Amino acid sequence: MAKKRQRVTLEDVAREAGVSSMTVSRVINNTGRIGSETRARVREVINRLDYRPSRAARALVTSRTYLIGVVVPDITNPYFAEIVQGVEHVAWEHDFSVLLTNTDENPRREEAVLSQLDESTVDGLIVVSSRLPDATLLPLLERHPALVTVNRDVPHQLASMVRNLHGMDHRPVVAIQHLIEGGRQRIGCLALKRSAIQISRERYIALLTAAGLEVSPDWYRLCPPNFEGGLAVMRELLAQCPELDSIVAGNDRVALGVLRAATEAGRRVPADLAIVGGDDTLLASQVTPALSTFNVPKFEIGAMAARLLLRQIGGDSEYHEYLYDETLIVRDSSP
Amino acid sequence: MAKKRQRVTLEDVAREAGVSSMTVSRVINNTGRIGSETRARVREVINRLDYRPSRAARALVTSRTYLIGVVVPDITNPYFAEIVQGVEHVAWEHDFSVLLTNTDENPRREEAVLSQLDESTVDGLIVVSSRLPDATLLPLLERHPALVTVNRDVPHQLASMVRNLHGMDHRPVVAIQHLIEGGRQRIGCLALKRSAIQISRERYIALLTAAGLEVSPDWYRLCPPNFEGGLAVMRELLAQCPELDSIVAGNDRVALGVLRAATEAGRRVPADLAIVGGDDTLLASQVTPALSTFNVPKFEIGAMAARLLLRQIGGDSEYHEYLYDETLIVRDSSP
DNA sequence: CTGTTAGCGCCTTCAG
DNA sequence: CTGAAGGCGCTAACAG
Repeated sequence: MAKKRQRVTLEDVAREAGVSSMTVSRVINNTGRIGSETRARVREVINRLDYRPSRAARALVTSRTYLIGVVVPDITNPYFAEIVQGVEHVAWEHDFSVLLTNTDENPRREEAVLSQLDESTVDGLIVVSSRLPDATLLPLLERHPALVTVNRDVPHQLASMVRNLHGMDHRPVVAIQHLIEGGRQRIGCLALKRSAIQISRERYIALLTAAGLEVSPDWYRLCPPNFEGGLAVMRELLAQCPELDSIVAGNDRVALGVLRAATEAGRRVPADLAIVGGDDTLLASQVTPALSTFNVPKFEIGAMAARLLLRQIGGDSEYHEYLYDETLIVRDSSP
Repeated sequence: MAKKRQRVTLEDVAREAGVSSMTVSRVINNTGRIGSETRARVREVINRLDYRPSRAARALVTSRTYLIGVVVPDITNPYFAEIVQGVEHVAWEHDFSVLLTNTDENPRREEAVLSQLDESTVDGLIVVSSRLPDATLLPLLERHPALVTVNRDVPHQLASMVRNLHGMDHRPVVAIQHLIEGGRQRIGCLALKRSAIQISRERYIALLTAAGLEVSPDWYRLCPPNFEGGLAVMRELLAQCPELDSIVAGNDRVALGVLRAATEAGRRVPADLAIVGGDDTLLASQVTPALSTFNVPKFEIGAMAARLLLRQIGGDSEYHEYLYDETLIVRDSSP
């Protein structure tokens, strides 16, 4: 398994081609005017020697790394994976690479990551669904020269943003309305712990009250944003509040946990219990009964975040935002 | 959104602390002997000035980027996402970051990526389930100083490997045996297009023949490794070969497509058609009927790949490998 | 159109 | 234990 090779440098190419290193540099970067025969000769040598510029050297002098940092809470969740896919796609088109950081839903880790991914490491940063409170997040963001947040409101001076057209709690609000219209009387809510895409207990209570429905603060629970979380919290909720006839889940994986817990408890879905999920993941459509959910343009969210970021990296210091829409998809799990 | 700041350099710190830049360097890298009071003073200045070393400069001189490149065919597939999670986890422990490259199941793109991620970009590379034929893959790999492949046999001189203990076609072979033992008579196979974890048509035919069962070359199909692929290919297969009573699918998402196609066609699973999937994804367990599949230690695969790679980066030029086991999980979709 | 000069910020080497 | 010199590979800014 021994392999090594001396790095071929600009000078090597220059010497071999009988020109100065600047000429080679210009050929590579397609900058400045170069005689076409010189260019051809240099190109030939570059290929022959298999020369490839050193990113480190270039970065040192241009202070451009051509790297985009992406911070996500859980790459294992297809929701985030598709966003990353979108970022990667656009980055690639612009000859940027993606530095992925998965914080494993661990705020400490997110904190560490945000302070380590400085401008000598990446040219810009996309922070997706940060799990940090403003008090810790904002100071960390201040140091980043180019920044885009996804699903997180921060001051416009700090970052461009990709977010829901209708606001952060749009999804749960619409889900609740849908359940109300479907005639559900006792609607529970599993809100995503630490996520910004969430409805507050107060708002939840207010909505149901306004609709003239019964509510209990107990029907609202914070829940880890995954299957296990949904399962555990729902088991508990179902045991303590068996009167519930429907549940708004923060995302699809939580909804799946809810579905499982409901099945275990012998509840028929949707007859005894209606469920609405969150993001339109493959899971949601393939499970039985198929889960009502929201279609979210995940790839496009990632792609737009990357575009906004590249704009900043390119020198545009204005605030920009991309608003996406998400619409309810009604399937078998709800009225 | 205007933000900028002059980079604080080693010299700045040195000047402020009244020492030479070398001393500061040594303090940062914990190298050489330094007087404890000097060290304390330097540390204080570092914190006060919020100094952070330039990765680019460091990389230029040490030719270490502290970056690990990971190439996956589809980050959207939880199977790969969990592997990436494992890589990221271990990388993080060792102060390495992960450069993610998603090739979108596009061999051209994989090719481009492999030739661009050279040693000035990453310290090493983990190639997961390459979709390239040996003829194009091997030459590309030769240039990488530190390399680990996952689920792909390459010459030991080229890379360390993480792979299935029982060989690349272990999964389909076991699945077929399981179906045979379950009394299935006409077993079809959806093999993953371009994947190395696959059984060949010849082997497939040989296995069934050896078991004294009927076979047709037509019952074996290559299939894109995702839900849509499984759905489309299975629709066709079911139309053309309605006699099949069971299917071995290359992975869970394909199996899900198969399940869907079967349902559409009015086939009951497993009564009319048994299905075995591939990797133990959340999907497989939550769908109805729950899919038989194989449990694969995805996180651990990624983690071990990272460990093997770090070993190489650390200078160990021996060949190493990590063999993992995967066992059949029988659920409702098969006998 | 092409070459020269001067660093980018850090670490290696060798002196003290 | 600490410092001075030199250079990693590249490009910006001037020459010509």
